[in-house]
Amino acid sequence: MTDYLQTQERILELRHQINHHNRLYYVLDAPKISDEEYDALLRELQKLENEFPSLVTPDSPAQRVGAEPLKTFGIVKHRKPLLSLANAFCKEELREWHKRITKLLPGEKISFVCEHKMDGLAVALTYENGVLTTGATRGNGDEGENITNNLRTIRSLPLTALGNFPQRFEVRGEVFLPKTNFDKLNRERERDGLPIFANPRNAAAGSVRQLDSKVTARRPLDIFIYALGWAENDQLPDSHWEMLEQVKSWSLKLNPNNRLVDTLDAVEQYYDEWVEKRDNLPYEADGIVVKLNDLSQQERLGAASREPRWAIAFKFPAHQATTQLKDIGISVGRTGTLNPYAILEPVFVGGVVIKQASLHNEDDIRRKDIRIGDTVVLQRAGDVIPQVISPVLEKRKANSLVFSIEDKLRGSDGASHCPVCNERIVRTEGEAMYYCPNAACPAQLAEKLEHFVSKQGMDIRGLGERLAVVFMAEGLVKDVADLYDLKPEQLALREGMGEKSGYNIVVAIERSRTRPLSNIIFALGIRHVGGETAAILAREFGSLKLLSEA
DNA sequence: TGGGTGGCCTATACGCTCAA
DNA sequence: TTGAGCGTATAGGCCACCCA
Repeated sequence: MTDYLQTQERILELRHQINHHNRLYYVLDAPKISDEEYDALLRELQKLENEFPSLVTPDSPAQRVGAEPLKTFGIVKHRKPLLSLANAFCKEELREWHKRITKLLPGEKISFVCEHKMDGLAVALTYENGVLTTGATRGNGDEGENITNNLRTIRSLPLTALGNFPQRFEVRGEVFLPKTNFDKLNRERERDGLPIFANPRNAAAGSVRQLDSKVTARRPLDIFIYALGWAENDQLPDSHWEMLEQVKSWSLKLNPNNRLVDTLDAVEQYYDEWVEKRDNLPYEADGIVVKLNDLSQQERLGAASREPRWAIAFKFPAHQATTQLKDIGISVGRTGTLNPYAILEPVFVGGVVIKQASLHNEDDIRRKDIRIGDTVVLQRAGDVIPQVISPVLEKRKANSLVFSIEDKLRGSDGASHCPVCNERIVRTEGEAMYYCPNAACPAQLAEKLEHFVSKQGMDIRGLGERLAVVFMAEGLVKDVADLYDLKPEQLALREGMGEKSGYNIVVAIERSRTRPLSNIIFALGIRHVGGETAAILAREFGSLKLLSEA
């Protein structure tokens, strides 16, 4: 028993020391012992906990990587939704936002908290009686995935809060991979013959979605807390800034570059300062976040849709590159809209290789005077969506081609036709988009069906290995076969089936988000679609005929 | 009544992990 | 090896509503 009590005492002491040095190293960036000394403390604790499993507690620093790999992530319902933020892309838009909120708070004094908009992964962390109990992804804002085991491996995230904390509270933060850690990780992966990560954000996102937290533990992630989600049994402070100070006093890590300011000019100054220095930051940031400091003012302004009125993200200018516009393709959307997209000479922008980009509509192409063959300026809007900004006129070649949807789709009869079903396209006066009016157009059907299935929340696995639903349209056999380069025997098989069952064509569609067109295939046999699924589809797709069995 | 605004929907891109 | 699922995000269009 004496042994047991002595061990218990030693374990408590070791945990205290390790937590203290963790905080010095990972949060305050001021280590006081060497890595070897730290490892020795941790090894001793692990050894004692192995010998005395009854003394193990979930908040022990030795248990950061103790969990068994999961089969799947559980769902966590957020007690308060995690909202997204409205964006400003220029100072004018920031001033508009300022004008709106001052109008809603007439005569009131306002101040702002400026923070960096981290390029990482938003998470919500719940502490009960000071112990980290749940960590979840943002998900759809209402519910996210339970990634507690993975978040526990982040060294700068305390498993136990310090100081005078509420009985239960939730903080929100951004998990990210610091640039130097990202480079080091990629060097190691290269050395080990593993594929390297494209950019820190995706590497961080992938890391926290590991089923085995031991893998996550090898990814040197970091976290900044940026808000208190909610708290129980406690008096909340009056301002966001004080709230951050409070969270900091519980030993949670904040971004040291946060700043409290009193005027819009000071907000703009903060922005200008960090636009200048963004490349020198130890982490990726894609802008700043400006929040109204007073919590009662925040409360009164509330939220519009999924965005609080009291905060805005002011984005840094996107990273740009130039490349060749090889061609303009046209895709057909669910509602029949014909959407032009740029086919580009692959180019590396902001951490990824861009090959295509949406061009939205013909008017937009005209407005920007973008021509096939041009050298174009490309950026990733919000550092995500590829976007063609403008042509580089000095580099325009004499043979560059002005694009027109009608010309592109013009057939031998002089009229313009849908690239998928060959129906004549239409454009309503005053509207930006051209349409394929054929409700039975295979491309529309594919999109429509996918949309329907996802909206219904149907279990598409029940329909076969993939989304594979059999339905029929008329008079499209040849066009569809030509379009998808089908072999004659495959076509014959389908025609045969169609004739036999009284329909002209039998199509099974397999959808893939990564390779949509190349994977729209025609089934060699009819898939079974039965029971309620068949009934729902028959009802929703009444204009089509559904074959429910082979 | 017309312009402005907000909300919602649709459409787009790509990376990573996991499972089959 | 492939595709699903999840993650990140913005632009454009349309419609309803509000206010001058």
